[in-house]
Amino acid sequence: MLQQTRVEAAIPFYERFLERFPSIGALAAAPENDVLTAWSGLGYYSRARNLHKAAKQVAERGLPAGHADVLALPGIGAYTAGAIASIALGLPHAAVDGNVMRVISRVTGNDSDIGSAAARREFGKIADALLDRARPGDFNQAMMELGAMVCLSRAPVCASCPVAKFCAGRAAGRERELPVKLRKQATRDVTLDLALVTRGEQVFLVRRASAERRLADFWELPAKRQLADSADARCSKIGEFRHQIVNDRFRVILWRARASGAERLFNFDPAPGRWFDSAEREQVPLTTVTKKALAAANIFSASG
DNA sequence: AAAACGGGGAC
DNA sequence: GTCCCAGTTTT
Repeated sequence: MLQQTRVEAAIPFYERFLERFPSIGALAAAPENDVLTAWSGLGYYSRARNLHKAAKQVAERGLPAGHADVLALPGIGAYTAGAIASIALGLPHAAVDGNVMRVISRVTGNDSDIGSAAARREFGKIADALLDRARPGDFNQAMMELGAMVCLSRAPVCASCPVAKFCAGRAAGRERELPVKLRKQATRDVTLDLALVTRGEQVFLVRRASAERRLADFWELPAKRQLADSADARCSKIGEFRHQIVNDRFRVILWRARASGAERLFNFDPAPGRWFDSAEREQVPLTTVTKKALAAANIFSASG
């Protein structure tokens, strides 16, 4: 959960997740739908799918005993393998996360682009050389903590840094310029027109295909263009909001579609969706856009 | 090697 | 707005 996600953001999900899946066996035995539902809202859903796969492997083959076994599990890369090997197994492997990259970049005055694979390899070697091999877990956590509490990204607190006198970046007065990160993501603006189709307390949701690259198998509001022409013609806009994902900046426009009699509402047939009441909506993975839209619809209807 | 992946908090 | 978070996988 902590991969590319702030600790504070992950904690409530972590607590609910462990309540729902209290053991590796429980997680391994659960359907993927339930795992995704518990993860819904936290993002980077490949983490949930990979964790689920890893739990199945561990349930089948037993816990990993060495660094290579840990690294071989799905969803576990260089950083997480190092963290598990050092903290859980006491093995001498560095754990280089974003915090540690920043600390090493500054302490050594290294201005390699930390977005490059070469720099990651380079920093990994430096971290392995610095590692306290007698207490690798404590060392790694100390490095991460230094980055999280003192060697801050925008405003490092060098005055209270225990290694300030060894810091080449500080000596050069370049601590704020490091680490160097060249890659910039270009964001696109996308408008999303979504249809809120209700039947009593129920809402019609469609399921994203399993082959979708993003948010596969998640449920969401249908797009307005999926409405049949007659239903589309009677849509009324009920609100809009913004939602940013990795490279897309969505402007979401929410439309209420009205049915008249028994006419068909959608262009698709058979419908790749179904009606959900509020209890059923808690049992499937919903996209955050959909959660926001449903919340917004309640607000708009309550206020007007 | 670069792009994709979700979302939110800090500034 | 921009940056980036206890990164990994896919292209």
